[in-house]
Amino acid sequence: MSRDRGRGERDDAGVSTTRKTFAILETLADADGVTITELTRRTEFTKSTVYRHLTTLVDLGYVVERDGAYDVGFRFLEISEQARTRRRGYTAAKRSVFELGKETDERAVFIVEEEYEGVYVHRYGSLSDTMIGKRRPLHSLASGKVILSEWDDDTVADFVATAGLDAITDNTITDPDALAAELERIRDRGYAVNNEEHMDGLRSVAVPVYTPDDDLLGALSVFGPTSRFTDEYVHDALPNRLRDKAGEIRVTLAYG
Amino acid sequence: MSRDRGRGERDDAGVSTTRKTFAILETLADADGVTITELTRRTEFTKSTVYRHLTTLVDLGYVVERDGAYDVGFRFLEISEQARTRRRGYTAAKRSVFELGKETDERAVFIVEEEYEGVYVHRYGSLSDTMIGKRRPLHSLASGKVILSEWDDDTVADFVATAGLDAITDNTITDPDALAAELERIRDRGYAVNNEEHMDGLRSVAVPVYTPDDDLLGALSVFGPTSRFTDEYVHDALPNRLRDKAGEIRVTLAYG
DNA sequence: AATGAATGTTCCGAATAATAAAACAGAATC
DNA sequence: GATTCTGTTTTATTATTCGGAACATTCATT
Repeated sequence: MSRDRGRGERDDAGVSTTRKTFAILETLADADGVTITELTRRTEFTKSTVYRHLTTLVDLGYVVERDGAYDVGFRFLEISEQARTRRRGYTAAKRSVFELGKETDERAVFIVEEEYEGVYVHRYGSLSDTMIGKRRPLHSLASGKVILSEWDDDTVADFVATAGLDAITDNTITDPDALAAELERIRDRGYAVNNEEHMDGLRSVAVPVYTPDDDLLGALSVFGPTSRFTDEYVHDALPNRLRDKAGEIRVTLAYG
Repeated sequence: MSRDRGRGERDDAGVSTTRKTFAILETLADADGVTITELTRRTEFTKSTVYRHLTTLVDLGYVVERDGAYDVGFRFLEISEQARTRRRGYTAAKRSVFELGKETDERAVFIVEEEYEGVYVHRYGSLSDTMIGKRRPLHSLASGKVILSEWDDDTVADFVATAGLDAITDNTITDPDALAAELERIRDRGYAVNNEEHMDGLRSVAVPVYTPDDDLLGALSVFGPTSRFTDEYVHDALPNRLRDKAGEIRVTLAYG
């Protein structure tokens, strides 16, 4: 079901040393404040290899060392912020997410598509569980479905073929025809609803965000527990609020 | 005056292939939507080298390709967010910066020290000019001086020795004794003021942010044009507001 | 259509640089 | 004070990166 050739699977192509560096880096990012020997244990490399790569990364400033423990540093923030501000609308969305979250007192997110995945770019919510930067299957998210609903049939078909429609929960849409029907419904309504398709007990609503030239920028979404997210709330109150905020972003881009 | 051995200068040590990868990556981040030949022009490498490195990065998902043009992707957001949430207080500060900015209608930032530099971690303000991830000399920032004022004399001396006190504007403190006096004043007052020491026409105020265990987390700061940032505003109204917000972060960490 | 000038991609031998393993140093633990 | 962890350095061997050139492809121009 999943795409034949995933990320990093063509381990023959390109620069294998670079692959090692990033493998070490990713392991380091997962762990927290880890030592060289611990990193060696968690990777498939020898100690001297890990040592040398880590030394290089520290010298470059991407990894920081604090009393023997290593951590990914803020240098990556410089690069990731570049991606985050590639389009002016992304920055505008940041504020909208925050206001939306504060006003509704719900968790709010702004999601963008990259490589057929939904990426959390901005978020308002609890202190823990930041989600930012995390990537999720488009078809299991309200925001993801909103984005899919903007694509033509061929692109959606290609998405289904390469990314697949894996079941995340019992409610996840796994049938291409059912997906097509759902996308049509979203186009009609102007908003998408997620009914525990990504996580049990979680519902969400999402609307598309457009630029002044009517290009799709991403999706704005609010989510919460089924207990609070009643049909009335999800289909009445929230869509309008979300549409307002999406509209504000558009206006900000045009005149602000 | 600057430190003898800067970032990436020991180009003999470690993995030189990794250095190449990041050199290409940084060039790519600076440029926007750039082609392989253009990248070749901007770096000191041959086309086939750039090609191979870029192919690897695309395969790993760190670089994305859109109709011939390459860009840094959101995959870095995953890593940088790791750094940004290393301490719970960083996340708490995010909300405070936003609220502070909204309430005062000024630009607000949360700054943290890394490798003797001030790193902008959170920010509220204009759409363009995000600053996030950018690194600045500590002694030229109100927030930087606040952080320095928390260190003991030996550490400050080491900072001065390695990072130096370069003049950024005419007002920048470049004398170690003057710095020591200023830090003492900050410790007395509980807040720091920046009087066009980092940029002409810009004043700012900053306070330290502590954890419930009284560890220094970073600095909270507000900045704006000299015209609006009068002595009264800078020394009366703002310090109290900032202290309140810093206190809120502490309380959030303790009980929230 | 045909030409030309870009670009992106592949191939290859030569040279370099990464590697593993082991030895060393230093710290912490008991 | 011995032992067992770490982190660091060294070395010969091996594997990989590298640059250059050749090839393929796209695009613009006529």
